[in-house]
Amino acid sequence: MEDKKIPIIVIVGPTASGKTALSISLAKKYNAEIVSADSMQVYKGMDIATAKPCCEEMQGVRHHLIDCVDIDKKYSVAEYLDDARKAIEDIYSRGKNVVVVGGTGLYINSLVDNIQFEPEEQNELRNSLSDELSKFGGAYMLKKLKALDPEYAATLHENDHGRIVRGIEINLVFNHNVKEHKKLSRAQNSPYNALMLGITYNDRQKLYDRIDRRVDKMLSMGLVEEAKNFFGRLDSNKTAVQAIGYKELFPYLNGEIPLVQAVNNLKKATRNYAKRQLTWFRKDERIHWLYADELGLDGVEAKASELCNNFI
RNA sequence: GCCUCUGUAGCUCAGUCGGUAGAGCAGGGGACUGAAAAUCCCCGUGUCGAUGGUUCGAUUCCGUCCGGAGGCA
Repeated sequence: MEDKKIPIIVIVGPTASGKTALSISLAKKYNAEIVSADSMQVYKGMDIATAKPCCEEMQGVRHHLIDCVDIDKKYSVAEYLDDARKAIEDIYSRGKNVVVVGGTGLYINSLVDNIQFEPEEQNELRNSLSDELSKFGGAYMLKKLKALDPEYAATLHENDHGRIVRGIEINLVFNHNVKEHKKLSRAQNSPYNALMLGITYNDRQKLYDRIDRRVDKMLSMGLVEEAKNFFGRLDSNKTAVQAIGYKELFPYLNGEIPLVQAVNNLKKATRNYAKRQLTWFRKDERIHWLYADELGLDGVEAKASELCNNFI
């Protein structure tokens, strides 16, 4: 006899596609709380750049995993999964429904597929492998990985430094290859039954126009001021530095480039990011795609509700 | 009106001493299990402005026309 799975409505899609608005209207309709799956919205104070919904936009719907981590704290999938699982458990135990929204593909999939991460190991090995890599180069380290785990090594390029190091680390620490490691990470059945909805656009240009407009809006909301708050304060080893929105503006704050150019770089970086998100989500066949340029925003919501009615 | 320069990929331009062309940027595709808004890989056919001529062959040379920039009046 299987345990009853927790139903979760999951909304994915590229940045600026309208996920936030849809999540809030669905949450209101289905008596739900929202669990964010966004690697950057977790950080405190990074509001405008990450397009966090403001209090008013939330319309009283409770949000989890937004604005809850200090920018100098290390935070990654593993921490996210701990927090998200607890939040879902909590919401469900109070008799409410769960809507998961976010654009971070790795976080979404790890949550929905219930991937397990071991407790953090010591970093000594990783550090020494990184040193070795910077000394001898990627090709050398890839050979080293090939000796341990030829199957995984064959899938990597010598420039893919991070994965090469991690691959070697997995082999040495766990005494099994990466394929086995991934298999074990999926050994536990997911406690969730997910309805996956994806917002996208048939016409890529429409999405890109929305991105450009949203960046302009962020600027008028004070993005430059927000970036100034973080200028020189982001630790280069931590996740928060990677947020799109500040790092593109820093060269301007440094006086290296004019603001227009920084803004163009920011728009471009956001478009490129949206494309990568689409690549990630496209391969997931569980996703029910809603085309915003075809249906309109109301149409997206109507279609989503229809799917949810059959699900909840 | 005359003179000069210019018209090649979405953009900026290179190039072909005549054998149908290539960079950067933009863009597209893919990967992704402790950095993931990160990271990594792959992808360049375009009436070479139009039209006549010379030529086995013209985007390349010549004529004309049409755009664009500048100069002289």
